[in-house]
Amino acid sequence: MIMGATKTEHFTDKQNAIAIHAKALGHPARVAIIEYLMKVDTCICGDIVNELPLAQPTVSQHLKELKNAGLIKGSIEGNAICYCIDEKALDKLQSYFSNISTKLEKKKKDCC
Amino acid sequence: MIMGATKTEHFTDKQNAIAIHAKALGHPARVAIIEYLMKVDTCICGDIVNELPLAQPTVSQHLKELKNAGLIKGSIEGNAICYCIDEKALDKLQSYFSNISTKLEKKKKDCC
DNA sequence: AATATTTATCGTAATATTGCAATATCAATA
DNA sequence: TATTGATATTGCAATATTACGATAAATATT
Repeated sequence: MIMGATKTEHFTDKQNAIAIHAKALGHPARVAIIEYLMKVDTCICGDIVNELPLAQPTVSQHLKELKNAGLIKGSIEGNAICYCIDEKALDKLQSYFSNISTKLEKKKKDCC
Repeated sequence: MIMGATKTEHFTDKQNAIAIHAKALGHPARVAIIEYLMKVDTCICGDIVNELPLAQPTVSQHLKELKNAGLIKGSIEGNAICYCIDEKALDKLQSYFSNISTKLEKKKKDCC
């Protein structure tokens, strides 16, 4: 048996997809990157590194993870790279949590 | 320097809070637990273990992490434990992502 | 072509997470 | 009080993540 690895095969695709997106936001640096991309009004080419209190290779790694998880997109723009939020992915998260909140509202459980 | 540990002190409390919540949902088993607590109409006392394809200690550990992150609450109910979703925490996630989606809607950026 | 700038990758060290068997705990019940 | 049932904790093995120095790669600029 392979120990230490997540048993993704036992869960639904949707559950795995949400987990992948959530996991990508499970580090404050990556939350900060998303918020920075929100704050500036356009896609950003360069200067993400200077915004974060981490070394360049570390930032590069976090950007890679956000990209792998599908939360951001990157395209080469001269000798810099242009990063953008992937709207679809964040909309998915939004609708997932809106759905949950709506359902919770209706239930009004009070046993805990 | 301590290597390998997340540098939380460099980020805002809000960023860390979102990251903690997101991280808790960064595993499909924990997504499945939340969804199960949503599906059944009341708080659940017992039988979460039987719902998941994981051993009892593993499930217990995942429940502990969800509890530490503030996503669920647990109260002792006889010799079982009654678990509930913490509505406030999930509402926070909902409003966080709704806010992002609203802002993205307004921007209509098209450079990537 | 040489240099500067920007981002990615490699290598490495350290911590964190995942999973489960074995065991402990703790309340209910026989 | 001994046993049962439910959950938690411990201990351990393995994988994953975090962080960064050194280095590579690729484009711009001089």
